[in-house]
Amino acid sequence: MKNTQAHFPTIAERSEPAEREAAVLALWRQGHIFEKSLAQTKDGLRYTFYEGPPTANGRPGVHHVLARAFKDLYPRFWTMRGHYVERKAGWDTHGLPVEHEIEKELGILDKSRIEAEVGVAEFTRRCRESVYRYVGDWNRLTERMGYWVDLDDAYFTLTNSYIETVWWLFKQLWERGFVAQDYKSVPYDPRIGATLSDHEVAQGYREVDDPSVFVRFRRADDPSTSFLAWTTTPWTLPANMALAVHPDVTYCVVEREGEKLIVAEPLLKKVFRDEPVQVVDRIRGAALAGVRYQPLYDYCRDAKDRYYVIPASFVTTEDGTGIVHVAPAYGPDDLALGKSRDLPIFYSVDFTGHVVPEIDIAAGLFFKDADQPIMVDLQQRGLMFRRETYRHNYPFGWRTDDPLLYIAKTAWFVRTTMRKAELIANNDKINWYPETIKYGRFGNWLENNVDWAVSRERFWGTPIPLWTDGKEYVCVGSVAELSKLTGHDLSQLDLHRPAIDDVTFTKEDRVYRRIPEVLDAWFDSGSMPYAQFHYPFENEQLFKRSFPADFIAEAVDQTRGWFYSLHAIATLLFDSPAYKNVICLGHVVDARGEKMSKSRGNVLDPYAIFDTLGADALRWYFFTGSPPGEPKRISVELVQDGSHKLINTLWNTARFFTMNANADGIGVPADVALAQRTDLDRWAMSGCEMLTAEVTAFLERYDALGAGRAIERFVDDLSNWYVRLSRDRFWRSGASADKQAAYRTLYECLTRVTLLLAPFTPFLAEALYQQLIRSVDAKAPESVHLSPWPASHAEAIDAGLLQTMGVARQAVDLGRQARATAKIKTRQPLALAYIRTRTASDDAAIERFRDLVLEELNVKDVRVVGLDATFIEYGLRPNLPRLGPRYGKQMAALRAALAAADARAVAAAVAAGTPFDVRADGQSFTLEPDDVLVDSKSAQGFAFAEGEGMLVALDTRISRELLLEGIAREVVRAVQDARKQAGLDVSDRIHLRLEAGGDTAEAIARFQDYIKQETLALELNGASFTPAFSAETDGLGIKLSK
RNA sequence: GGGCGAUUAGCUCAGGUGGUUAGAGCGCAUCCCUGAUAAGGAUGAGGUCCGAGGUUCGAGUCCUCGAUCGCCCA
Repeated sequence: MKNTQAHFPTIAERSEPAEREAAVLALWRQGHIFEKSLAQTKDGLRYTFYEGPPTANGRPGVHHVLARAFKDLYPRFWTMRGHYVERKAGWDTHGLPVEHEIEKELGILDKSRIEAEVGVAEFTRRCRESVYRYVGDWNRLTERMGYWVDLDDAYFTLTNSYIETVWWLFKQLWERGFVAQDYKSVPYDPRIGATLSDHEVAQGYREVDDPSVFVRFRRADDPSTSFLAWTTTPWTLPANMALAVHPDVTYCVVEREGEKLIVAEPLLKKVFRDEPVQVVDRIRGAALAGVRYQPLYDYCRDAKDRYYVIPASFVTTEDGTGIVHVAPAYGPDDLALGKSRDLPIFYSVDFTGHVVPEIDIAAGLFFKDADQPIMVDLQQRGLMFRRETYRHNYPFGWRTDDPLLYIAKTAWFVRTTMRKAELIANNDKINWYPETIKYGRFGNWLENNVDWAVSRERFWGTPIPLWTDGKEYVCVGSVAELSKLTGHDLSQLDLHRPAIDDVTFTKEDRVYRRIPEVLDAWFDSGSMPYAQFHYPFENEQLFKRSFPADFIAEAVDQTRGWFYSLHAIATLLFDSPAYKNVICLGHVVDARGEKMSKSRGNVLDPYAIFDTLGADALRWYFFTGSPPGEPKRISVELVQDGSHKLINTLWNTARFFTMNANADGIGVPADVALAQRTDLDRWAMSGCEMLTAEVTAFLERYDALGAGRAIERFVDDLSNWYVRLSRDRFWRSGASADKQAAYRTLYECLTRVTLLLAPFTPFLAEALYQQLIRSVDAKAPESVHLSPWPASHAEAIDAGLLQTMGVARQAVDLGRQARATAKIKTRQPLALAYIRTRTASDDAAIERFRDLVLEELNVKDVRVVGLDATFIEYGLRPNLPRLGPRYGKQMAALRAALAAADARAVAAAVAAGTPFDVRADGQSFTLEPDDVLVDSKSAQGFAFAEGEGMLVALDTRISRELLLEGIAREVVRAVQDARKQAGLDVSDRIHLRLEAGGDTAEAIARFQDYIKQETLALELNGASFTPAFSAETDGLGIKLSK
């Protein structure tokens, strides 16, 4: 039987992921497989993927592997389906994170000091250089995890060509009237003159005591009545322009010590404490709209209307008086209200943080120091109702430790609100995964759309292409245009600051200089569909073929980042969504569900997994561990648990196949018509074809989880049912049609799974492909990733067979359960099993797989018994989906009637298919057979088990014959164990001597042919030989040699 | 403070349109199997399905309120 020629390479006993993946990477690299996969699909339909550019401003972590795994999966899938999937890498290179890195290096955090001591030229030079610092790490990670993306042709947002497209886009917005200058309230550190990012602000919150003042604003028409307003920032009072009330809150007019005060009703207690108050009137906030008051101060020279009450929903009744003092030059709510009412923006404090000279009572003081003189002034004028301190969280500059100033600064906006309806309409056309983001987080964001503030007062970014003479603005949309304006060829100019700031031109005798701001880096990333191709200056066709994207994937924090910036630019300028399908991934957290951060020390290095479990394991865990939108808990243990089942089972199954195929000396097993195969073979093939259809459909709707779980189920079935039941077919000596069918079936299933896994676990799939396909077929594609995606053959799916096998498996499971209950080993043969099923088709299923059930249960006979079997007791349950709608409230009575009924009689009626009556409490019900479920309850004197309506009972009487057969099987097992210990090959023939007494001796004599056959013994207790190995267990002596 | 999501076994997660005995994997215990063997299988323990109301003959599932956690935004 043994054939020394191995057709398949030996598959290692243990799966060694790191080695395997290194070998596969070498194969891909040397064979230029990625490039070939693109070349061979060049003429196919296009499937477009956009790479959301990561900031290459730090080492990549395990959370980057998550997004990149999904970014790899779908392009690989569509490539195998013959589509052309261009994958251009990209890097986000501008913005605050890059600047901060350099500031830290320099040890200078102050913007003006950077300008004075370092210079913008040196600063931006260092920014540019730092961006490339980590690209090597990123490239290494990208390759190691098997993410196929074209790193050599990556786009960088800092290149002149990229910037030029961004300029072009900006000019399109400008010309269509979307760009406007307006105020924006920003957190500002006046000491260093810097606007802080949200992230910086979040770092600087501290609990402090601030003044808490209640101030009278006298009604203009009745100075004896005052609005009582509350603030913790008295220094803003000279800039007061209005008072805000909540339109739906009731306000009380309280009479007290000869004056009347207006306070929100829910806050009366807080304001007046235990003091008895006399409420003389109640007014809804909305009714106070427009009521005028006498200003505390009137420094503002603006002519615009002011000093009246405005209803606003941001007013709360948590603290204070329910009446909010509004200074539009400062806080965000104040500014928004001021804008909507066209109130004057009056600065009582300048951008160095000092009170302006006009405010004589506090002129020149640092803003926080102005609280005191203003409070004293109000006190003296009788306008201060109460003054105390208030402990709350307030942000401080993380560099200067000074309190931050929220102040309205002019900024450039893109008026996205002008196209709000279109933004929402285009979102309708996008498929979101998970779906809830569409009208949830993202949809809400669009519904509450505000104009996009795109300017930043920074150094390192795409310079805003606006030049001004102080009055007029010129928007420049290309380098050529700028060259023309200046009269110089600027095609070699670096478009960054400071070089670009030196470019000025004269128009109608006026000198135009660029405005100092750069663009929000989100504008850069949102420009990538166009700028990555330098559209419209180049690649017009390429752009048009690639827009919008079929697919993008990023983490959920991008809803207001990249997902939005792509959407906004595409909608405003191209009246289209920028992407059709988007996977929105949850964040990676540690094993306890906590966010990973350096300070917590719970960051997981991806190489800790790559080097032990492999990239496939991590990928598989990300795809199948939990739904994509959920937070991903991760640790080495979790990844191990989540991936080892699939990878090991498949590996072992492939190893089983090649070991046996090589021993039999067969290569690729020749095809065998399905009709010529066994039911078990056809069952496996049905499952295989079904799996192919399912995985294809799941991936088409971006459900990697569904696809992955289907693959896991199939691999488990293949290994633990198909292979286990077919083992002796592979081991039978000689060639036979049956053996060939088994080999063919297993081979087809293994190779199919290999192909289906290619997008998920590209290394494992490649390794198996090389071993199972490529090694024996030189004409096969060079790589699994150059192979076509398998078609599903619906005609090979026998759904009935799948169902039938399910019934047989259930019978076997129950039989084993019964054996366990009776404590009878599976090796001990039994005479008889009774099986009771619920339906005739289940009875037929048992009959069809009779041999299989006999074998698996190790019984000599199986009897399918009807509903009249005397050893069975019955139970009845209502079939609720049928009876519930029909009987409604009578269900309780019906249940009672069923409980009281003679179950055996009902069972007989059901078996006969005739209607029957049940009754209780004087109510009678006539039921059809399908209206009840008959359960088998027990089987006296038998070992039994039951579940889901099926019952298996074993006759536990062991005859002498059965006993001896059981012993013979024990003997065989002992000999096999000895063979193995002796280091014999699976196919070695042996001389065997067995020494035993009693029952064992009798069993050996009685079953000697069986023992010889199973242990490949040429002779048993025959001519003497020199034993190479001997062993003694349980009174059985074994001696053997080759 | 607002929005979104989550909460099911010790852990990680499944549980179309309401329906019968709520499942899987891992871990644990017990047992089985033993030429895929550093694998494999079975059984068991372990669940107030976060809580409280409501709709319904019937709620893990639908509605309301609340709790806790996470994310995003103020």
